[in-house]
Amino acid sequence: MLNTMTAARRSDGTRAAILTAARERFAADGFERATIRAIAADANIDPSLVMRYYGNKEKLFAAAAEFDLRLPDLTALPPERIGAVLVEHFLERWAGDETLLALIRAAVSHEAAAERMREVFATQVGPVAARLAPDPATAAVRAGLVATQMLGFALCRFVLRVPPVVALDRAEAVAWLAPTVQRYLLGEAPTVPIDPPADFAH
Amino acid sequence: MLNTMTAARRSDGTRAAILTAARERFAADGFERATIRAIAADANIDPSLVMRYYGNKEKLFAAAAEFDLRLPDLTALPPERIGAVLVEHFLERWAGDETLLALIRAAVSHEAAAERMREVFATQVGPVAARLAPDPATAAVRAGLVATQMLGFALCRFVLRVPPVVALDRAEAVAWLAPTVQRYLLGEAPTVPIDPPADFAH
DNA sequence: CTCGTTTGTCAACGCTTGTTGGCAAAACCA
DNA sequence: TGGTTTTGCCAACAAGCGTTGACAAACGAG
Repeated sequence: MLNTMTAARRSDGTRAAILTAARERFAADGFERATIRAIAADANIDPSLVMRYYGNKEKLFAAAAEFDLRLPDLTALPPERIGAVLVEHFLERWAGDETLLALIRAAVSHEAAAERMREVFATQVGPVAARLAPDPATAAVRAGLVATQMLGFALCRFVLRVPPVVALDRAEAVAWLAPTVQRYLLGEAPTVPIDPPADFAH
Repeated sequence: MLNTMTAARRSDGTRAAILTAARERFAADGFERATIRAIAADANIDPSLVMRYYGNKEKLFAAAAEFDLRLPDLTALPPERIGAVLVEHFLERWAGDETLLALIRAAVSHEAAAERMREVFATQVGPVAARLAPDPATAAVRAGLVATQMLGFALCRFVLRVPPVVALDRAEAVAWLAPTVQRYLLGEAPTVPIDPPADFAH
């Protein structure tokens, strides 16, 4: 072993192939339906190799579901464009990367994946909200609200494939969603009546 | 057999117990992790009875995932309150019923459940949007957009349990979400530039 | 009471799953 | 060259799954 850290191993190609196949399968089938055997078949290797290189299915998923939103710097932007740029960025970031899909599909019935998802939004969207929010105390809620809209869109478009949502081209999607995200991040927090009406006519 | 249709059977209690247990398990674990054996155990009966009464797991799910949004009549409402009333209704409808949760968890990796979900929004929210939209041609998109926000909220609050979204009380949630739904249903459709800018500074 | 039907239990099937250990070839180092 | 490590394949395991069919008890109609 020449290099002590991150030595180039002969098996790196295989490792990468496994990871790629894993992402595809997890994205397409979710955690439980994506089988080690299928992933190994896609990568043209034996299932036991997956175990040797990644320990178990859980750890394989953890390795495959590493996800960076790569949020751009928004500070230099005219404030009224922030929503649009952010939505545009989300859509572009998700279109070419199956990791987010894998994460959503798995997170729904897999606690570790859900935790990863929460983490992504807390650590990556949270700070952005903190810098933009009129009242810093509301930053976490704002980041959460952005998550509801953007994940909801991803859910309907990529997972549930709701036809009219799939039919939207990117510009239309941005035009519809941008004001929402804009308001969640920059709009003033709504004032809630102290004693909300318990009932009203249905 | 006295009555030809919907005769009261001695096993109706068991059937109902199975359905209740099924909804709970599907809601908590998703389609594949919810096992027939576990459902039967919850209902205090033998797994084979589930098969006898519901045929197979697929049909059991179909029976357990029947869902009616019970959308209220909005025609008599002042237009500016529609978003709020609708959001309030969604939240109330979902809080006490595990079916929606089961549907979301299953739909993510189960095509039949996804189809059911699309159906629910197309047939129940679609008509409402058709009656409210300024331009009827945009009704389907509007219903879809409402789905992105409301399902996204349900996803973050009930499934992913994103802390700041869980922390919102119902009135706050309504205050934040109502304007979004209001705009999706009643706002004018955004005009999209014919040739959207392909690139911009990141 | 008696006979047919319904309700429920039990044991087992065939299959798939994640995971393991052994073994052969290839690659590397001396 | 010889010895060690790495890479890969093969066969098998224990467990869990949906599902099936046989059989006993409870029930309802005549």
